[in-house]
Amino acid sequence: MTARRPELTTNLRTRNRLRLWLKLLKTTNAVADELRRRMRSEFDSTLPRFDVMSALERYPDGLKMYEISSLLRVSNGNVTGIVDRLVEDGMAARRAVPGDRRASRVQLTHKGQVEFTHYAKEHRKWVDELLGNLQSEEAETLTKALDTILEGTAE
Amino acid sequence: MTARRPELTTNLRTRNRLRLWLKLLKTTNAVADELRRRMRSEFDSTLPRFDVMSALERYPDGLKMYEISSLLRVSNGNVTGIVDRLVEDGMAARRAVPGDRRASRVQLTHKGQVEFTHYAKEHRKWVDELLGNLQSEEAETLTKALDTILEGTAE
DNA sequence: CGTAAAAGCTTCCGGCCTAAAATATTTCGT
DNA sequence: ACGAAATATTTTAGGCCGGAAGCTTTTACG
Repeated sequence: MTARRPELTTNLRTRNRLRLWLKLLKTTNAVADELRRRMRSEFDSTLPRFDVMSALERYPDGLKMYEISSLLRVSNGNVTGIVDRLVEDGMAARRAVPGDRRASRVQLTHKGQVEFTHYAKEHRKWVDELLGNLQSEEAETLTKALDTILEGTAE
Repeated sequence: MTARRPELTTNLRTRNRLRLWLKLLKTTNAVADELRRRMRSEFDSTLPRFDVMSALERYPDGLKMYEISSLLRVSNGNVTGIVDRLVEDGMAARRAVPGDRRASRVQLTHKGQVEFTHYAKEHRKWVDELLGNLQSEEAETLTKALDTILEGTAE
């Protein structure tokens, strides 16, 4: 008579998952927005620029355009624009790839390395501050939960 | 002699926080990207449009432009463009506000309501699927951790 | 009143982003 | 060697986004 129908249970979980997703989005955006604001006001730069410079810094021999876009999971055309601006500002340089006239290898210039080191130090501090409330145990479970979600999206 | 220096502990935590942040960003982006892709291919629409329609749906009497932008935490100019396109497509309408010729009240049209109901149903399914790996206990701790972070960003 | 400040909105600029088309070069199969 | 397919990249079109400037209307205040 008053038996609990399985659909009701399912609906409840579904609603909670939606709420959880909205909270996940809200939290990530809140942190990212603050980082973006600081990156802009302190360094007159942006997060995407920072991400590209970060990738280049990890590969001192340089990266091809498609390597950058696959590392950062953004489109090719997008990378073209970001690298263009980095080159304009003397942060990066495109070098010819011997034996392949289609490709170029992007490297951080000396100036780019110096600037990135500076940005990275502050960025790390900001993240540390913004996630500062988290206890290590909470961080642990958060990491696990995120990994679980990531698996579900096929990485 | 082998006493543990506090700085080492601090550095370790800092590095972990950075890693955690990168994972948080990666996970959220993975889910959001998939939602965006589906919203586009299935409905030829976008997440920002969906967000605005969602806000309008919750307020049947309509919302002023600045109310939308403060609810969604996006800039005024941004909302103008999104609403323009919704109006073009017959999903929303701007109505004059009696007694204030500066403002307008944006409302979902009948078509907009019907479409949104449809989008929302699918959106909910997608989220349910993408976060489907999560057990309710994991979801619980994830929610708590996100709240902790949110508090640290002053909401 | 009459004007200064505030409010509501749009416009503009520069940057970010994807998907798709276009271009150039290289590789592969025959 | 040669044409087709694959690869590397840029370009284009359309939309999202913030910050700042600008416009109109309303409110506040002397």
